[in-house]
Amino acid sequence: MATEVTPNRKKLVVIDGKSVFYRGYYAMPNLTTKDGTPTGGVFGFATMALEVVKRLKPDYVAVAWDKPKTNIRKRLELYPEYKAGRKPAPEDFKLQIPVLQELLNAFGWPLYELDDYEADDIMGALAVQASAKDIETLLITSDMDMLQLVNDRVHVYALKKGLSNIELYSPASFEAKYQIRVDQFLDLKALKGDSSDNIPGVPGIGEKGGVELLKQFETLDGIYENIDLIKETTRKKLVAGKDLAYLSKQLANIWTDAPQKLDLAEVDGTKANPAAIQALLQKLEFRTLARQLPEIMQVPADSMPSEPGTILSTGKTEHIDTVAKLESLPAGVSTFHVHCFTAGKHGKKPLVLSLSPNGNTTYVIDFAIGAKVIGKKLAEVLTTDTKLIGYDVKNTLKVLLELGLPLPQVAHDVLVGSFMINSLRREQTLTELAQADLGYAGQGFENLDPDQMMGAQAEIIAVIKSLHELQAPQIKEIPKLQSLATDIEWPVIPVLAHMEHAGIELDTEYLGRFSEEVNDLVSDYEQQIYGHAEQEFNIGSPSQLAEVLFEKMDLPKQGIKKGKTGYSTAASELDKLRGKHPIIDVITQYREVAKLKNTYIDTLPLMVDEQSRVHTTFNLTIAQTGRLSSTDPNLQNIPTRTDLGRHIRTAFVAGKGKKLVSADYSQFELRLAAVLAEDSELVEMFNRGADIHTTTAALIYERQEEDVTKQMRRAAKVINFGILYGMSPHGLSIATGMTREQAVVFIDKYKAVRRPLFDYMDRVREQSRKDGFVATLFGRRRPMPDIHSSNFMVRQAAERAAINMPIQGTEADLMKMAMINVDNLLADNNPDCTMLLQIHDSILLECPAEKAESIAVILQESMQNVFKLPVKLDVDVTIGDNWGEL
DNA sequence: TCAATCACG
DNA sequence: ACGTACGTGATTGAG
Repeated sequence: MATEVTPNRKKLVVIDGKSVFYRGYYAMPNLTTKDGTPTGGVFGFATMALEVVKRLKPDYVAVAWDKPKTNIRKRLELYPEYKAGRKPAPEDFKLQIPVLQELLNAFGWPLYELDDYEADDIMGALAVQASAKDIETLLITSDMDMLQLVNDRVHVYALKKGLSNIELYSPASFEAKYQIRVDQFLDLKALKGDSSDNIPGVPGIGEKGGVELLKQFETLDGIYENIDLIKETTRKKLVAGKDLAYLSKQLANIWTDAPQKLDLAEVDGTKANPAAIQALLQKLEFRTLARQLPEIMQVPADSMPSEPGTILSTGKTEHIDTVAKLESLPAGVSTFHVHCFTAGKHGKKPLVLSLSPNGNTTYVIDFAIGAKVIGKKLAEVLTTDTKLIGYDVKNTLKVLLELGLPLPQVAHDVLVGSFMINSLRREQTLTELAQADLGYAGQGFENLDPDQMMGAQAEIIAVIKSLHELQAPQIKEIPKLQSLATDIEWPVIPVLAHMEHAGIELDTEYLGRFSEEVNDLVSDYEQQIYGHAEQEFNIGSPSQLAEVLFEKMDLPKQGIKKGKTGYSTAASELDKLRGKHPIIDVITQYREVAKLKNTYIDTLPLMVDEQSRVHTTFNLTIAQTGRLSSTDPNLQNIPTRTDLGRHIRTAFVAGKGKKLVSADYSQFELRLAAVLAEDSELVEMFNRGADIHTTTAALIYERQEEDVTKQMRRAAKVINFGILYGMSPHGLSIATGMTREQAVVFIDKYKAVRRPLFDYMDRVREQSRKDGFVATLFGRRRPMPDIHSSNFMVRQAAERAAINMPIQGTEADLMKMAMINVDNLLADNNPDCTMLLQIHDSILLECPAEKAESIAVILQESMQNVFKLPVKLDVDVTIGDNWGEL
């Protein structure tokens, strides 16, 4: 299937000037030059302008501008309330207009404004004229109304979060997002209205209802022609709102007949004056932009992609939709590009699996022909030595596990690869990666119906192949990243696939009984609270609770934190009221019980499969430190800290004839901190097996270890952990109950004792400022843009995060290595033992009861020796019938 | 959709 | 002067 080829058209960019300007104005309300001239709006515009030049490289540029008041006569005649409630532009906004004009002059971009027409209409008129001349138009706006102008020659770039972030809205991406065609957008607007422009729409119909109606009846007219087919409630609303609907349609319609001539000489975008721009940027004190300018004004033509219409060669597609065609699958292929779609989670209900031996031919296997026969054939095609390249390969691996196949190797995962190269990307869907990195402009890959899935396979494989080709050299180039990928990230993927696929057994009957018990507790607490408050209210609503406590009951609110919505009722704040009123303790207990019930006791049983097992999903590309995260359900935050909570762990049980074995690294983070900081004394303390908290307390309080009290040990423990996060005296005093002054002294003492640790923290801070990123022992990086923030608080937070990342991240790297080793050992000699969960510093396995002891020894041995470090790693292993016993 | 709260390491 | 410990995910209420 040939992807459409965009001819080499000239490009016209039309900017909705005011909407860009407003965005900057509100994003940076306090931005001024030294002499106090407000510059926020101009800054927003300049930032975006440079982004446009850099990314879109337009041949022509124009700026459309809304004239105040008079510009909407045609619409006001229809509906006097149109745009009612808009406040006039503030004074410091108007002040910036002449400056903007200066900037536009430097760029050589004309500003068009007309009486009786809004910027939208001017943009529409220019787009139509450009299309007639076979020029491609790129409209830049935050106004989604512009989408109605989109076609194959007119594209909308929408302003996203931030000032320089613009995102392409092609018809395909629009359809993927909104589920309707662009040409239906105006009708949608007629139905749902728009509160920002005071367009009424049909009362009672919102975005969701509107989309549903249009999907069914295509157009607004279609809806009213078939009004009898619509169910009563909706029909009534539609009938009552018919006039408003058609009025709204007129209001939202963009006229393309505005008398603005497209004069190609006038909009020529190549006549910018870089020197003048540079001078102006410096005058306005936009130092960062001024620094970027030289690079931007002379970028090589092919450096930045992400233009619409980039061509991907998709090659041939072989549809395998009969059993006989399975024979065409080539055997003996060493590396496949792969992708799959499933209807269920964890490899359940596979729909389609694509294999491409070289990227040129894509074999698309339709699971309608039967999973069994496919599995049989795949067993010949995929061996344990075969290598796979894909997007989120773990998903594909789970399909193979579901078919009962041994797993092949992972050669590259473009999802994980993208995260390793830049962990800060906001969206990680395949479509987003393709758009941002390849300039792909086709339809999205995430919301496809079964037919579209089949058709999209070759394109998806082409995208995966291109992303791989893009990422591979980047991974090679960044120090250590290649080994991080081949030794840790790729091999841990099959391990996780096995774990997710296995799941863990849940005793749902036990939880059912538990739920009833807890129910009684909850209602008991509720009644007590209502009694104390002398009224019934929703205890779960922080705003209602605050109202009751601080207004009705008049409890003291000094020292209580205030949020955006009022006084906080968080546990730490309620703690300050303890003893003031008996209701506080009951609320605390109610909270604990209600939380456990709603989050775990009542919801986990709903998530089990036919074998009563729950399957989590481990995510490799969320946590900025490189840790795993767990979702659906999150099995990394099952309670353990309270008695009640621990009962929930009891519900996680070993299968019949099996045992659970857990292995956890003790004081993992502090040991790693000792290594990274090269604190030889701390390393030595660990290596001689000292009780680290007691020893620390002895040093700080200058006593013999046997004279250290429980209090002292507790304080030392708090700081041993807290220090790795950058704990302040204030935080320490809260955590230990000592006064702030005592905390200051305590930290100073600790500093003196653990000098190397603090030197290390300084080094990381400095290095992160220099590099803009921090890294783990194994080279995993975390970009730290906020380290240069001009906001003190933001900068400090970034420093704490920077200090913590190498420690937490190295822990995560080592844990993954240990899991890979353990998995290999088990696969070779104990295939009936299964790793089930990882909780950051511990793993949980299930194995036949008679093997538990020997497995525990293997585990301990393997994990302690995962990597040669100066510090000895210590692993505790325990065996039990359920998780609560461990 | 966001903020608040609280579960874990 | 200002706020105050890193990294996550799920549930709930409210606009």
